[in-house]
Amino acid sequence: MRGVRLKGFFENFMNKEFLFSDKSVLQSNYDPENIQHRDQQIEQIANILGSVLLYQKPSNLFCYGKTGTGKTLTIKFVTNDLLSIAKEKNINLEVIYTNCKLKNTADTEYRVIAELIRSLGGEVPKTGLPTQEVYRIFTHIIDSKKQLVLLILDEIDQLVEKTGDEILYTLTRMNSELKNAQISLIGISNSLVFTDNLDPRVKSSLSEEEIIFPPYNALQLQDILNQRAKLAFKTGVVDSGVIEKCAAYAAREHGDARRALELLRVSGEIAERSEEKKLSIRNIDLAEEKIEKDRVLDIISSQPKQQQALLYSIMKINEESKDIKHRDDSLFTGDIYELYKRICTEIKLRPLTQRRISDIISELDMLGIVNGKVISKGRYGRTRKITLAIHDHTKIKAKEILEKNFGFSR
DNA sequence: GTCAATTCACATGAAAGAGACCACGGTCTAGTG
DNA sequence: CTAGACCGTGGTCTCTTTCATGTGAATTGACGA
Repeated sequence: MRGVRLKGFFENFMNKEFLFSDKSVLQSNYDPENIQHRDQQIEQIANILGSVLLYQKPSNLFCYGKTGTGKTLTIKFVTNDLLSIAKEKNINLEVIYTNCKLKNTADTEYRVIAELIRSLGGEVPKTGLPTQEVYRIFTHIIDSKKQLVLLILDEIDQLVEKTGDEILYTLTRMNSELKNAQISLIGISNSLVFTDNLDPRVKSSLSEEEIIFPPYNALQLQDILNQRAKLAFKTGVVDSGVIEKCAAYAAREHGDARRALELLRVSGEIAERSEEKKLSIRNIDLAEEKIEKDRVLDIISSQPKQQQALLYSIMKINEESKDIKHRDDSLFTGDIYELYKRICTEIKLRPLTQRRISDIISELDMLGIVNGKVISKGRYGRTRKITLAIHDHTKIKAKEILEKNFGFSR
């Protein structure tokens, strides 16, 4: 009985006219065959890394640029080419890519090195060994044969911010201990001012060469989107103006190509789900809303209990202050902390100290859930002015999630 | 009115603790020959 | 005799607490015009 119904459903699903011909083209892990508007960077990188082919250690390289400016893509592109050429010429080249932002994988000194060892085929326990020991294993593996190693550390700024620059110091010095192999570092950073608070010794050796990835402008984004859209969608389903609008949205957000592509993909998904024959401009607005909402709800529901409780009290107090006309919707740390403590006793949670709450608020700020600004109220002290940074319709849903989590019936 | 000192209510830093996870080596135990 | 169970030690890592120090401008109060 159920089978019959489902069959009908699937048939319906199959018969639906799909807008996409290949959705994966718009996904973030897709590697395009050629990279647009990055010729200059590609050439520079190729020049620097080219010395590999002469069996010489290339200079350490450093790439800056905001998110979605094609840093990772370009580096991977060049190193892949390099790898295949090196293979032809019988050069021992090893390229190791690590993203330092991956939680519980490569976000501490120990784990990064462990991860590097793992990608070289070694085996290291997740924890338990002294860090020095892990370094020893690493050098041992690297030095086991004559080879050149390119170490790509993506999102390196995150790593240094969390754990300090000792890794970089050790890695840059490692060459002097190696007898057979040579390693070069390729750092990729989102932050332009990253090197400023680096140990000067590390700084000079790490950024022997620097390459800057400027944000794409709206026109360049259009080119990129057009190229991908041609592959991703069936011909003629994309309304005129859609690409332009996507590009414009993304250009406003510091030229983030990843954003633009996501926007296009989600718009397509929305149009497809509502069984529209064409991808229209209206879908883009819907898509942007959806992306934002998903992001926020995702973050909120994946937060630990304490953070959620705090967030809940912020939302609660935000509502109350809206009812009272004479108070604008600005909240201060003290008020929030008081309410937070009350809520904690209500849901039988041990309240944290204000010191910690202060930190959590700035964490939420970083995540873009709240906006916090440190202000001085003169005689009445110095505090953080906090506003909720999420839309009302998202907020309602978010509150539901939190209340359900805490077992509130209301 | 002007100016420096005061003062508030936190922000921000540094250090250290708690507790979870884990590897390693040594010791104990039970099963085997 | 030996494999496996079971410690104790020492390591990493995250989340917190404790203690200490920093700070921007409204307020205050002294001062001079």
